[in-house]
Order: sequence, then C-alpha cells, then structure tokens
Amino acid sequence: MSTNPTTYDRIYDVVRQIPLGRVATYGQIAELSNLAGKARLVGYALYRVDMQNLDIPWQRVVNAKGEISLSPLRFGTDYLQRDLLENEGISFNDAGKINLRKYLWQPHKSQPVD
DNA sequence: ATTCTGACGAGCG
DNA sequence: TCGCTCGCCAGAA
Repeated sequence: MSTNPTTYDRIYDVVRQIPLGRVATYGQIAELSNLAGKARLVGYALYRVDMQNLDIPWQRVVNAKGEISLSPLRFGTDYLQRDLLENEGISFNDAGKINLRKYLWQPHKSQPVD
C-alpha cells in the first residue's frame, strides 16, 4: 500500500524543480503547489527539511524581497544558505539581497542567464 | 481531539 | 523606504 502525498510532499516536489543557479520565492512555490496565498505554509514545510539533505534544494527558496529568510532557532543557517547559493553562481549585493530580476526562476519560459 | 509551532507576504500609515 | 499588523494552516506530540 502506498501513502498519498501530503501537502508538504507536494511543496517539496515543486522545490525540487527549481533549476540550478535560480531561486524562487515562498509565494511562488505556494502558487505552483496550488496553495496560492499560503506562502507561510511553504516556509513551515521547508523548516522541516534537513539542511544536509540537498535532494530538496531548499537553499533556492528566498523571500519576496530577495533575501534569505532566517530562523532564529537555526543559528548559522543564513551563512550556509548563502554559501550554497553563491556556489551555484548566485550573487548578493551589499545589502545581502539577490537580484530577483536576474535569478528568479521562471517556469514555462526559457531560462536566459542574463 | 487539542495545543503548540513556525524559512511569508500584502497592505497600510 | 520601513516597520507593523494580520491572515494563513499542516504536522508533531
């Protein structure tokens, strides 16, 4: 017997589709998971992901401002996420923000690097 | 069944 | 531009 996918499983499936070198916002993942307007759920779901498990590229999900959303309870996570993204070729400005116009994942469209 | 816990984002002053 | 409020809800114990 197989268990039906949970809501979080669906969220993880979408996150897995984010291409290398691109990022998506929590709200965007919510919409693609048929959870429009429920961005927080995506955050809740990603909070559960084991940071060492890169099978789910959790590091590619950032907030709508292009910043890494931090969890006070995960000291050091900010550094880890930024490090992983920079290794994928994503750059941060002086304010610690990502240029979404350049790096935001655009499903259905081609993915021009610039 | 109930309580508690969290990686968001739009709107508004 | 910035900070604050408020709506949102699945999963673990």
